[in-house]
Amino acid sequence: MRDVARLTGVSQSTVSRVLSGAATAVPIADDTRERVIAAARSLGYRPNPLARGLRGMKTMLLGVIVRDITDPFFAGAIEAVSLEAAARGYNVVLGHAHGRADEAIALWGVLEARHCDAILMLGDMSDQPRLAEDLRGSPVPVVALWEGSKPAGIASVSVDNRAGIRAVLAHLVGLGHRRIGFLAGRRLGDIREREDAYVEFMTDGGGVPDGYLQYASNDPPGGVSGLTAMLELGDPPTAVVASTDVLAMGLLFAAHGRGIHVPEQLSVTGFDDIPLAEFSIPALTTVRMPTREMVAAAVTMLIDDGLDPADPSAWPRPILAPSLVVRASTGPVVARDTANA
Amino acid sequence: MRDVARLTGVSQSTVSRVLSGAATAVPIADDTRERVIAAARSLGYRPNPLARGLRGMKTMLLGVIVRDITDPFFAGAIEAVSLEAAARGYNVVLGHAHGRADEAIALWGVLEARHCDAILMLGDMSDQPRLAEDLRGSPVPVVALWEGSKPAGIASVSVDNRAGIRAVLAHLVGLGHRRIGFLAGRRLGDIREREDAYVEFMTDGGGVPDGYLQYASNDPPGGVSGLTAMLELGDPPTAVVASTDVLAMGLLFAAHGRGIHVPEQLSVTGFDDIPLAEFSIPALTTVRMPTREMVAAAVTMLIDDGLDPADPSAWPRPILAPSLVVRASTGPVVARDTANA
DNA sequence: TTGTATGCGTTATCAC
DNA sequence: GTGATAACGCATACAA
Repeated sequence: MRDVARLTGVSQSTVSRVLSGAATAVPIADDTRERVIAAARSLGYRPNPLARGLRGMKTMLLGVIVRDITDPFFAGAIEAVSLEAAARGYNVVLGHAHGRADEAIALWGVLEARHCDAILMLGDMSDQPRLAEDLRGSPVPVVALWEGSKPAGIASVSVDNRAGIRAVLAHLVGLGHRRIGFLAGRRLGDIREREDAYVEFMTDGGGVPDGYLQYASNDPPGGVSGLTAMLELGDPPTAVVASTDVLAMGLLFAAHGRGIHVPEQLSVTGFDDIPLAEFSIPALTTVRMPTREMVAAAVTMLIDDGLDPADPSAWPRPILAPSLVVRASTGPVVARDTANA
Repeated sequence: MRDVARLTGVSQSTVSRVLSGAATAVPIADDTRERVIAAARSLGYRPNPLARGLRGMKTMLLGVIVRDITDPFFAGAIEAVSLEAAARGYNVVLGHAHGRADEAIALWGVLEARHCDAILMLGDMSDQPRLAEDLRGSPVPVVALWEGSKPAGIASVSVDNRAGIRAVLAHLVGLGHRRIGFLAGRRLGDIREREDAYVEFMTDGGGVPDGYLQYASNDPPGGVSGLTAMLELGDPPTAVVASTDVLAMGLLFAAHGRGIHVPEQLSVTGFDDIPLAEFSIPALTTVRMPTREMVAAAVTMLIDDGLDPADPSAWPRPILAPSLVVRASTGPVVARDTANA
């Protein structure tokens, strides 16, 4: 910048004023501006974000804390975040909590110390109490995505998990299913809400039969073990709702391994609509997550609108609607002997 | 830091010397050091990375340029990078090129301007000539992962794609297959090398039959269209080698949709061994990528060893070996009429 | 309309 | 052993 000033014959502050963009408090002569810009270009000047940040300005960094990048759903979400951020000239700093509680806490510290202009949390971190605590009173705005339950201490963008599960269950009931099992993950965030929605629905219909609600790790192996557990039941379900697509993938795999035909003998559904859901065998009936819309909403809140740290009650907490996607993994219930034939 | 100095009763420089870690040029009284540390802790002092970076020190930022985060393979790679980086106190800044040529170029500029201490490129970006050009003479060390061809102008860590493909082909030949097709992606990086390896292998055996080498986008839909194209052949292959697991997923899906049994009527293989490969239907025979080892090697080169920018010829370019994983998607070739029965 | 001077938080180079 | 001071690159309050 000093070089630009020398080359143009003006002072360094003038260069700064011209180059810092539109928001010039004081007017600047047009020819000066042009000369500065030309010089800057010829010198290949690029502002130093570190210095900008030091000076108390924006760092144009968006911190993202995610539980598990390997989860195809979150991978897609990160892509969406990256796109939205880039559209605003922001870069994404990745914080990877990979499941460990203390990690996420440290992460927040790191991200905040890096003076991220904003922090986005992907997934529920409520099993890490200190994190939530640190978040309050944070000078940098934080938005939680797919946090599930909303403890009202933080801004968030959520999906209507209950509506999604209800749509799935209604679809199955419409196909004639009465014995519907649910494969849940840890009672955290979205997954927990989905489980609760299932329980509510079943309670209205007489309660959850023993063993119809199973827990597993949120990955394909979890789906395998979940199906195994349900098949050990005396009166196994004719349909299994998985709280997640990756879980459903495991379900399909396990069913195939046991010679159970989907959907003739067993209907399977997922949640999220990850890219591969369309190409599972058979193609998975699932609930489509409005990922891009949700991410866009979150980034807009974070960067464009700017949450007022002083007034948490004013923070928006939009809840978006998911939509049912019917594919080939669900079908009408078939009489048992026919199915087994 | 000023507060710490005041509280301790020493000067700010002393505080800096104590807190900047081990590399103290001059000795410091033990009690002073302890008092400073205690004060810093009680005040909750945390160094400001921006100021550190400004002062010309390390910024502890590792830039990662990736083509497509949605690709499950790269998602896993990013996780590995994140882990390795975290182990060294580094944060990951994500640069997402999402396919567009100009994007990746801009990305490099951004990452460099951000004073990343090092940059990691995931996947081949050689279709973006300006990027490669900018990379030379870059003050910050760059390592390319899965770049495939090695133009010797950049440090890299690669996998032996030829060995992987040869292992797959030998496996298929051992099962009796002679009519083996190959589904390739764009002629870029690893995928290109795999294709070349296939062509070489087939050339030794009499050449690639017409239509046995097909191209498609590197995703499940690509696999679907690839299979369609091959089945239109008068004498379709009995086995198809996909250059990628996601492609193989599409292949399996398309085969199922057409009522073709895998592996009885058609053997299918992939490459990468993404987490879901083990749970495809049937479980995918593929080539396991030594992702963690490769990432560890790259990060070690980048951060621990530190490449000498002055001497590109001295840059290491290790090539790691993949390994064949035989699962259920490959089987012995079956007489055509039997298979069709 | 433009130039001068100051400070952001740190580390490094000098003196003492 | 430790303290004062300059500098990193930039934005702004103030002076001209």
